[in-house]
Amino acid sequence: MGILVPMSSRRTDPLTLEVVELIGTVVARYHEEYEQAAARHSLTGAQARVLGLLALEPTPMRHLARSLRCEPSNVTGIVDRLEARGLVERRPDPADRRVKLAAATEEGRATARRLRDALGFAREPLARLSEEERTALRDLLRRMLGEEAVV
Amino acid sequence: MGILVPMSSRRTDPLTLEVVELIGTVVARYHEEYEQAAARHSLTGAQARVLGLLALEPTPMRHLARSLRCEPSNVTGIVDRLEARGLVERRPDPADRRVKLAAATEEGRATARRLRDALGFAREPLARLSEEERTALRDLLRRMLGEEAVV
DNA sequence: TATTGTTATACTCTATAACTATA
DNA sequence: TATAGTTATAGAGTATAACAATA
Repeated sequence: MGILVPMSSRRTDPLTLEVVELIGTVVARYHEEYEQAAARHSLTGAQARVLGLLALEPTPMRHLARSLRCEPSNVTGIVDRLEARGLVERRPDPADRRVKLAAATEEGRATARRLRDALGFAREPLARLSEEERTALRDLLRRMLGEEAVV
Repeated sequence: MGILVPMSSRRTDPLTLEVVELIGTVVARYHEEYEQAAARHSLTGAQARVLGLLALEPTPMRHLARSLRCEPSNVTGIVDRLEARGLVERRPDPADRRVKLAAATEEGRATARRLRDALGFAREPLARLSEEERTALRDLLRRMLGEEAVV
């Protein structure tokens, strides 16, 4: 994955500008780490995201598309490739025969677990902060993102 | 672009976990905003990133690959497509005849400027914070990223 | 010999449109 | 008729390997 180059704005004060650039750095680092962790398990980023979702609960294909914010037709291929590797399986939905539920297999859940534990990026740099600092950061991010963001 | 699902770790305290998730939200939002801003100008994310770099200064193809953290062969195609639209041009490097310098055209710089101004994501949520809060956020992000990060 | 950029190839992700089976 | 999932297609990004021109 490529790095994100923050396109800093002109009519903005230097402080905001610096924060914007710092956020850009965080975003770039996070992404890189995520893709590398996925690649270490021979997964693409999209496959890792789907597997992470399915490790939580079986999910209709349609819902996966909404979570990934992509067209439903794309999910077919992503799940196909995960299924070919035995990490995911498709089940019928008893309630609606049109629906297929994608579900992680036991091996899929194990892979998702290893992947999750390998994703040290966000934890490791946070370890440099004291508990008070982490609390302050949490409150600032919350305020920045607004109420609706805390999904 | 798909959303990033933060794979939260088990053996981590709830506070750190929440900050990790908040950062995941920021990352997902930032990316979405970036891709959408690029799409409004009929550019892909990769094209927008290259154009943003070239708006600063003409750059050897090899350097672009390093900035994007991808193989040099990929840069050929990305610059090809930008060049076909008149946003970028290739120039010889007087110092080394093996090197080609990619450079934004006047139209390319104008597009990069509009794109940059359209990238309101990082500015708009930051507007919710006071100057003191932005300063605190800056210092926390700096500490989190370490010294080497402030490029 | 090593480096720069390119070409050729193959895979994945992406959107669009048309299809099927259900509802 | 509307919805869920699929297929077919085309464009873009990506890595790998091989190549020409230049250092």
